[in-house]
Amino acid sequence: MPRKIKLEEPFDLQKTLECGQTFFWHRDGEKYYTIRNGGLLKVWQEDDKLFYENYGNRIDPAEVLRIGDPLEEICEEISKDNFVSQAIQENRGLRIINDEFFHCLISFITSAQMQIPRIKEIQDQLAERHGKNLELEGEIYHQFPEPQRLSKVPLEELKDLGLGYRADYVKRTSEMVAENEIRTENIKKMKYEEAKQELMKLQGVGDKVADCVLLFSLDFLQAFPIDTWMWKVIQEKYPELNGRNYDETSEKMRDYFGRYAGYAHEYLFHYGRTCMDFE
DNA sequence: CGGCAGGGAGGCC
DNA sequence: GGCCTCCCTGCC
Repeated sequence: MPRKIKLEEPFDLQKTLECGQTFFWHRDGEKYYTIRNGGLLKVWQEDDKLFYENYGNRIDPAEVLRIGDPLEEICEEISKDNFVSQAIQENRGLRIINDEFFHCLISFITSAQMQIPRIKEIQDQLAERHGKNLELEGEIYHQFPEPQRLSKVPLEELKDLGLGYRADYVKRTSEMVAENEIRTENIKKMKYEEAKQELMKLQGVGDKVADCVLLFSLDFLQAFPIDTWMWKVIQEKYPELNGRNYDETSEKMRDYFGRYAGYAHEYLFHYGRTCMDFE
């Protein structure tokens, strides 16, 4: 029997899951599902009602989908100018979600110079080959591999999956996480700058990937990742905030938008990709 | 088909 | 620190 959550604030499930910032949700008709920590979560939306089914270990949809984030208040706070206000209006209900840390990390390491469909495909392949099998409702689902297991996959196999030069990063980062050089519970307690430095110790994690992982899996809502799309948006719409390098620009964006700068990023990113005509 | 795509590392200065 | 080149692969 599906359970129901009455949505008190704007929420657009499709936009949120298909915005291109999360790589382990699957679509099945009107429903979306994900697998983590020994559980399967299915969700679907009808107007202001969110339905869900949970099999295996419990996954809290409110936590995963950040339904508790006070979106009205957040949007009000980040509406610093007409452009971002427009982006918010066009994408009402778009939210940031809370991905599982290790999977999020590996996805964004994989994402360097890659298209979204291929990133998803590689994640799925890794899960199929090396993830735990979950048999639920008569179907087999594959969980994303544990760090320990992923660190043991031969380099050649990773390369053959299409990871190319990123295969090294995936393997070494998996080793580092498996050896507990990174503990998410510790990172969550750190200040933003410190947490970012901690993540950047990992192989294949630079400024952009670190900001993505902080924002999409570690609750740092002030993180403002800058990819090539965002550089274009900044150059065109926020030239006065364009600094000399990544660090400086990203800091200016955080100062400008405030503690929920990550949400501003989400709206600008989506708006830039779908509505802006560069050149 | 050549060039390029939703970055990062490593070398050089 | 800033700048440059290379990295693999699929796709247009």
